[in-house]
Amino acid sequence: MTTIKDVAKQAGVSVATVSRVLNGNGYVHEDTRSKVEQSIRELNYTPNEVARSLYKRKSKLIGLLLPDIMNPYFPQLARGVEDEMQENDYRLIFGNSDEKKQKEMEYIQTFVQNNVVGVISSTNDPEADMYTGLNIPVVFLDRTSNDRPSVFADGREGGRIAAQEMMLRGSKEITVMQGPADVRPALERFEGAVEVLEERGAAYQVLKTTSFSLTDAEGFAYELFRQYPDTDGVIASNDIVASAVLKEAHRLEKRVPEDVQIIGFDDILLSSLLAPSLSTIHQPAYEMGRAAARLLIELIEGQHIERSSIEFPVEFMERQTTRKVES
Amino acid sequence: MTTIKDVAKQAGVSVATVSRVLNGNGYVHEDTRSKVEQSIRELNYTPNEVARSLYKRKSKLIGLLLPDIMNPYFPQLARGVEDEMQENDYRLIFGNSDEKKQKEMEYIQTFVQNNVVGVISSTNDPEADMYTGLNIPVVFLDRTSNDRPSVFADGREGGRIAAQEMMLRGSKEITVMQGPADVRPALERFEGAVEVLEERGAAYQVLKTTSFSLTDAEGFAYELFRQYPDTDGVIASNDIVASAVLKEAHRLEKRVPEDVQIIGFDDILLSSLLAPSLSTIHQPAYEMGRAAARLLIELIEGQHIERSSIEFPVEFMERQTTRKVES
DNA sequence: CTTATACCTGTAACCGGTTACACACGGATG
DNA sequence: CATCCGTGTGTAACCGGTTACAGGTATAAG
Repeated sequence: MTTIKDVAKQAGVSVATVSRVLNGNGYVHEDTRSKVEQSIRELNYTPNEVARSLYKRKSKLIGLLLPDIMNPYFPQLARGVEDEMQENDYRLIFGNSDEKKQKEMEYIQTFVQNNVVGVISSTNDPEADMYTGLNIPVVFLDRTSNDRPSVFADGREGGRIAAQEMMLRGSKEITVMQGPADVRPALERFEGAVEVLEERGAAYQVLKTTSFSLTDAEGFAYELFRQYPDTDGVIASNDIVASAVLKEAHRLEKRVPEDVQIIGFDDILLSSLLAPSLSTIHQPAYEMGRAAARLLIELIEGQHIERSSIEFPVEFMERQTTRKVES
Repeated sequence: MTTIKDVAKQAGVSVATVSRVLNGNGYVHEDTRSKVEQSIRELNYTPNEVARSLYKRKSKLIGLLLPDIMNPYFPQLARGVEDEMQENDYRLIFGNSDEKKQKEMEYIQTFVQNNVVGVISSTNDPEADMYTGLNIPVVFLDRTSNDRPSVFADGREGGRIAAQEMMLRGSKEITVMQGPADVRPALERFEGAVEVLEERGAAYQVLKTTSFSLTDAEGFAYELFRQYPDTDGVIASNDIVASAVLKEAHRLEKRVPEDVQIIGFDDILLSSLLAPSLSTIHQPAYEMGRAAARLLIELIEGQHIERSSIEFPVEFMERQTTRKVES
């Protein structure tokens, strides 16, 4: 590897001068500057970020922690974060937490050990010591925190909308699927839906689920129609689960949306491709990722922060698993 | 941040001794060891990986470069890589290349600047200088390279199988969609399919496509049935494109698989959830990711390497977009 | 009793950058 | 002519670890 010393020798100057050229600070004579730049080009030199990071005690690295990149919702967040970071010359150290505290801690620790300058995390416990004790900025993505920077969608409102649309379109026996209890956004959606149902005195049932994986989802879908064969409206905890419900409804030869309406959550790629296509609550995941990255960069670079919590609105995507509303 | 000096002072020894305890090498008296370990615990000390990396000229970081994490195929690869790396105490610096040489180069450069000890890349040009000039191990994932370590699925055979199954199930006017010409696996699938079609003297047409994104795919699907309204079998370049074709077929009120059969490629989550579910060529993406990570680790740790190229078999997943074959 | 050897520990150089500080030079100012 | 200041450059300390090397002690071997 070529080092700053090689460049200095080649250009006939000291390492300090090369460093000044590199960073564009201090005085450097124009002729010297060109000589150094030429040597840099000739030797194809790029500075070692590790050495820089050690002295300055900060790197150009960001830690990104998501529950599971295989869940189709998260790649959109990840890509939003990556694009924004890439454009601002930051790089990502990436890890999957599986919503497990242990893995989360391990990652946070190695983030710190590698001098990351900021962290973006989807955690269910923003108040955990591993976060409150960090002395670098953290942005919580897809998760709410009262007093710490976060970027999230209005899950409660999403749940409310889902329930309203369900009732508006004529479902009388609604089943609300409650996602994993320890996953915050899942809980909020659920609460939002139940709120509306209670307010209006509607009949509804709850089916608790414990995971978002497809194989598990198929089991929940089976269970749903076994326990509540007469349900005519299902508010699913996300689009994966909704897909499984749709598939099971087909298997039972129920007509969708005539016999049973289904509303999902997230609006992943899959949703628009299903037949019938899935009505769902859209979250602007890619934009949320970008926003989280922008916010983190502002925090890192110490600019004035307007709002340190950004809530994105959600939107009902009317597709084919809900009935048309007569106008 | 607490440093090794703080620990040394607290334990009343030199930094060298602390280092020895940390790394478990050299002689350390049992009593000293416990004292040091106690101080480490009390101060909640973890060594700075950046300093380590600088001296040893190697880190515990791996560079992972994928075309686009939003394409549903890649998260599976990524997760496979991540799981295997995580279990072996390596961390990932992750980037999306969008199949663009420029972005690829930028990432490779910052990988090097950060002292990564290995790289896993899905590139279309493994022979590019940026790879051949690297003096750290590189494993090419989902891409073939003759003489360099790589992990990939048998795309050509996949294409052959698709064509065979298509014909076996009675399609007479097959349309083969050719993926982006510069994406190697897409090309191989295409070539495999055409090979079989030629061998058997079957009638077929080719539709060239230039991207894998869903919006573009919908355009290609439209174009396909406009140009070849009589086609009764479509071999799509991947499952996303296949989904778009399926949707368009529905729109045109063609029956699937009676009027037109469709075979995709990849076997992403989506495929089994569509209605009718999508027949496709399965690639074991998650396992491929793990295998690439394992291979890279072996390369890094200098163990004996049995095979430096690993080809995974593909498999026809018979679902509902192909007709049953009479037995 | 001398010497070899295993065990234990500390000092200091080193990794590749950044930057505080010292110094030198030349023109402007009084 | 003395002083000051802007410009330009080099020396060396520093970041937080690792490790070569030296040196000291205790025990075993000759």
